[in-house]
Amino acid sequence: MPKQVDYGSRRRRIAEAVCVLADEQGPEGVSMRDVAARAQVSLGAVQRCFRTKEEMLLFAVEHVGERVTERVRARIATGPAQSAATALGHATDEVALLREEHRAEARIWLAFLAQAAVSASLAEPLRNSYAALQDLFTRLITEAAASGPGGGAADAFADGPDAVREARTLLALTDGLTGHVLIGHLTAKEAEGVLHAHLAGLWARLGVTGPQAEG
Amino acid sequence: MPKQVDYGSRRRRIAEAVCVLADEQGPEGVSMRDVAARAQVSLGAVQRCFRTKEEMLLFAVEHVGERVTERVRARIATGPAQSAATALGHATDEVALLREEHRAEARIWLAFLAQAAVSASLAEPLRNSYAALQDLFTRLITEAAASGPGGGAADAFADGPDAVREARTLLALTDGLTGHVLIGHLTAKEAEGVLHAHLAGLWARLGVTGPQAEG
DNA sequence: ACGGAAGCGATACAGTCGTATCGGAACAAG
DNA sequence: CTTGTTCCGATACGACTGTATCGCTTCCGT
Repeated sequence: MPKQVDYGSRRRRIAEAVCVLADEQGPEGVSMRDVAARAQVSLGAVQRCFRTKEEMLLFAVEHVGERVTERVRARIATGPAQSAATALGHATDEVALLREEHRAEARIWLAFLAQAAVSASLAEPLRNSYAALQDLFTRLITEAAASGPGGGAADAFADGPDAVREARTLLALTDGLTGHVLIGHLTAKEAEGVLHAHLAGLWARLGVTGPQAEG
Repeated sequence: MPKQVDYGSRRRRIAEAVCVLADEQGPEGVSMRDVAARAQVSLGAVQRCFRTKEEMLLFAVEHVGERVTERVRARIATGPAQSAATALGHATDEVALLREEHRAEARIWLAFLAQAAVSASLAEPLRNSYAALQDLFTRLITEAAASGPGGGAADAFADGPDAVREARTLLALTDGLTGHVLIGHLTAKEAEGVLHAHLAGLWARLGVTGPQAEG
């Protein structure tokens, strides 16, 4: 058996390069040559990792999706003592990608979202990411509802369609806000204000007090 | 004085062609030649209308923005007898572009949105459209609040920052929902459910009864 | 140590892109 | 009718694009 290389790490490195370039010029504007140069490998190496450009983009979008959802999961896992309400606040902050250092990730996400609207194969990994986030939000919401005053609101909210709908609302809202920040219609601060106001309304509807100073 | 042609109508016709193609392949995937063929003019004619491709795309996005906002305005103007709450419901339905016949417009919008995130010149007309819609929403919300039971909630809501924030929430929510429908994460019906539930919550917060059966 | 499979990077190839150019057709004014 | 200006569409051009190919090197298994 001849030479062997670690394809996994190379693919990941190339995916990073794709993201950097997609952030700068949009996803369709990235060329195999630019990717190769940015990843500091030869064009042939990229071709050996991915048979075609679409395959490369597909891997990249999965890569980003995993990274985001993983970061969200990590964020809400920092301290099991926190309330579900606080966790949800952190999670939405993370998903909205409002912090400056994640602006690039947001652009990439939006770029792939637009691309996915016309390319069915790209849409699937995005759907998976959204489904994972929606499930996460749903779980946090039902948890928060149950931890209300005596779990009073739990009867009306326990995992019913309402929790799912609230999760969908939250997810769509964060996505929309991210886009509006990206094109400069809103500032990050304004978007944050909108998001937190919506969360406050959600706490009220759930009958919980919302996140206290706890972390 | 030599030959003269109606540039305005030609530009508009070309913009339509751009939209059709952007709907099918994304905005960066449209070539001048394809546009010319679709608009049934020669490549030279397109070049004479728009000095450069970016200029063409810019005109097209302005065209779409005007068309959407105009349709929203027309929708809420059909019957001055209706309540502001009903009008807002219609407006959001229109903006969300959930109906099948507007799916193409939604794809175009999303495509340009993504493009605008990396091209400052494209971002400006989009910002203008969003600003117009946000103003419209804000006005409808304050109106609805004022028309509450004795205008009671008007004190706490009259054109304050709350109305603006609610308008921003609504706008971001519709945009996000549109995207989620486009990639198949939600069905149009689910998105509509989310949107209407959010509106119902808004009515409750405003202290108005919401849209009755009134046309 | 040596054969051969796997990886390498340069180059070739066929398209497509946006843009520039150009000779001629069309048409108003004199 | 002639002149002058504007429009027309075809073609040219150079710069990319994604993908295929091809010697050459590298290194594992026997």
